[in-house]
Amino acid sequence: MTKSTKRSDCPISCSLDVWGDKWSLLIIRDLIFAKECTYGAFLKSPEGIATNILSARLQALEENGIIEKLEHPESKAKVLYRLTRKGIDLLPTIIEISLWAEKYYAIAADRKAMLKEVKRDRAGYIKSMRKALESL
Amino acid sequence: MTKSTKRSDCPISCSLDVWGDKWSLLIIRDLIFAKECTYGAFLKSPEGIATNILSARLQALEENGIIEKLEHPESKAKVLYRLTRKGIDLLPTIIEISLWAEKYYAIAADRKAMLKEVKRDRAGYIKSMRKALESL
DNA sequence: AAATTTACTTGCATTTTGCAAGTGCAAATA
DNA sequence: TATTTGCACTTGCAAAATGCAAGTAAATTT
Repeated sequence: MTKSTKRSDCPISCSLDVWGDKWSLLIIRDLIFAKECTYGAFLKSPEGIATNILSARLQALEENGIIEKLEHPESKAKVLYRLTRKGIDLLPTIIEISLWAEKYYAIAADRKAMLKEVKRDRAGYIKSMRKALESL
Repeated sequence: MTKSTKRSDCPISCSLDVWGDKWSLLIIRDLIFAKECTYGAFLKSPEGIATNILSARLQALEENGIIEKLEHPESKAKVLYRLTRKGIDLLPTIIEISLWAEKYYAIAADRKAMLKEVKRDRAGYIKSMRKALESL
């Protein structure tokens, strides 16, 4: 997968061109909610992404400026991934998707807890989450 | 495409299982922002969806309770599609995606105008839009 | 009655995905 | 020091999804 071509100037279409597949947002989710953000950690996520697909998605997300690679502090064999500012800006989208899913599907308890906090103080949650992600 | 199988209990994953492809959200976008919502009208959208894909997506969205079919008031040859309550509830997600895209890409003028209104009074915009969609 | 419009379906080539195995480098172990 | 293990990928191939062109069937228009 390579840097996508724009299908139209519709904001939804532009967005889908960048992360509109079954896997990209799950990687972004892991980068937001998971502790460890390495290749191996992504592979262990419950949805079971294939290793070649993961590789392609990470590359595309990097080319589109959503994520960046970092040296792992503990080991040269590991690579740390993290969200760029542009990637962190997807947090409100991730939240709205989660709120929608919560209304219509059975979802994990820890996510429910997070959404409870969001509903109590949305702006505050986003602000503190953003701060945490930026300081990585 | 048929009713999707759940990959995990993550709300993002559940959502992507239902509308996580390059086309579904564009159909939903048309149902929100376009006047005419017929098969032919979807085909005319600038992104150029293939007719077999459109057919498959409409069927999947209907099976997942996001859209419903209606008789067209003018002609039996036409079918009207509209969003269900569950589909209308995707409006906040559509808005957040649009806000993100506006920040990082060049987007159409009419969508910019809509986002200006959203930024002025988000809750009000959603409320009136929801009302309009429900009365179709 | 014939032509056109609308909503699809079908067939087939191309692209993307999914799975299994393999590669190369770094670090841990014997 | 030699060998194994762990991590981040790449490669090959089968299966599925997508894209394009053509075709079908019912309703409407001419």
